[in-house]
This record gives sequence, structure tokens and C-alpha cells, in this order.
Amino acid sequence: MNEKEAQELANLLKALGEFNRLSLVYQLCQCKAPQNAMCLCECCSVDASGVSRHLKVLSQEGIVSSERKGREIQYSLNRAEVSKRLRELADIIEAEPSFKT
Amino acid sequence: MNEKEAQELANLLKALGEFNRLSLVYQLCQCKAPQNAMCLCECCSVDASGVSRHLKVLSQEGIVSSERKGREIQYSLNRAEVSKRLRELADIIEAEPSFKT
DNA sequence: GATATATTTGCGCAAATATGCAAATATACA
DNA sequence: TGTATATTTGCATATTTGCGCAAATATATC
Repeated sequence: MNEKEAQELANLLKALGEFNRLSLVYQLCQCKAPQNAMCLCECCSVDASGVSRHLKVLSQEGIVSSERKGREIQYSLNRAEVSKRLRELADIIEAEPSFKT
Repeated sequence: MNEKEAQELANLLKALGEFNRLSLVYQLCQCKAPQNAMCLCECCSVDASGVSRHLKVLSQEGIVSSERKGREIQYSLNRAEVSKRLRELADIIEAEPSFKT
């Protein structure tokens, strides 16, 4: 794990590690269909501009994808990619080294 | 997942989502034996007081355990617990619901 | 008790972050 | 073109966070 990868992973974890953003992720988690920001607004105690900013952070970290549909922008969770990265970290943490002190 | 659990998980992710703290975790990851803070200091570009504070955060979130051994305090990574919590989140994120929109 | 080493804590500072509000922008529709 | 809805952005503000330094504390050893 080099420095750049570590920084990217830290960024991912930081993006998920804010309560309202994690709430947005949970909300998307429970949805089969993509959701727009107005809808996601309801699960989270911030106004539309705050939701917009949080979704931008999640998007920049590759946690959600977005697609404009008319007036709305529909967000969906990148389930496979996010869970993969979390499991990779879990694997690293779990594996006790056979060498070194 | 209730509000309290979500907040605790957010706290865990936030604790891991800071570059120097994640570096400390990686360092502990590569060690079989517990390490003291002076040793951990080397992998991380902050002074001893900074490392102490980071280790306190990691300890409060249950990521590391500590035990005083004479003058030193030895830190070890709670591998099983941390990887379990990360995998639980990965499971939640990965599983597409069969109901709801 | 005096000294050395390891760790924590108080303090101040600078940077980052989360937030709301209002204005700007994008799009759809009458 | 004008209006309504959805989203973003600029701005100001309050809070949090990470950091180093110096002092305090804890423990071991002389």
C-alpha cells in the first residue's frame, strides 16, 4: 500500500465518516431505483444545498454515481466498488503478518 | 441500523479516514508484536504529542488496544473487531433490497 | 531524591469543514 | 417567453480538527 493509495482510501473513509453523508448512503442503500436529491433530502437534517454538497463529496470519492434526468439528477450507490474497497481494507487489517516484529 | 449505530459507525470511519491515523493503523497492521508510541511515531509525520492524540482517537473507537508496560504503552490493532465492522458495512452496501423503490 | 525516558495535556493557531441563506443556473412545460 | 422545479454556487459564520511547543505526569533506574 503506497502513499497515494493510502491517501485515497483515507479520503473514501472520511467521505463515509460524516453522519449525514453516511445517512445518505444508507438511504441509497435501501433503494433499488436511483433517487434524486430532493428525495434524499428527507433522510438528512440539512437543506438542499447541504445535500448537494454532500452528494458531491460522495460522487468525487466514487461512492455514488449520478445521471441527469430532466430537471432531476438521479443518484445511485456504487455498491460493488464501495463494498470491494471496504473488504480490501478489512482483509489487510485482519491478516496478521508472518514476518516482521 | 438505528441512529446511534450509524453515529458510531460514522465515528469509526472518521477515525480511520485521516491519513496519519490510517498510517498508524497500517503500521500496526504489519506488526505481530504490540508497538509503543515512540516506534509508531516514525511512520507518521507528526510529533509525539500528535501521535498520542491520534492513538487516543483510535483507542476510543475500539480500533486499537493499549497496555502499559513500564514506561511504555504498547498498542495493538483490534484486527478481528475492526475488520468485522468494515465487512458488516460492506454487506449492507452490497445487498440490493428486494423491496422498496 | 535526582535523572532519564515515554506519554499526556494545555494552549494557541491555522486550515478544513458543515451549514443556511440567497442568488444563480439548468431544465421542463405552459 | 415566462414560470415552476431541481440543483449548484457564493458568501458568511460557527465549529471542528490537526498540529507543534512547552509543561505536566508516569514510570524506571541510579
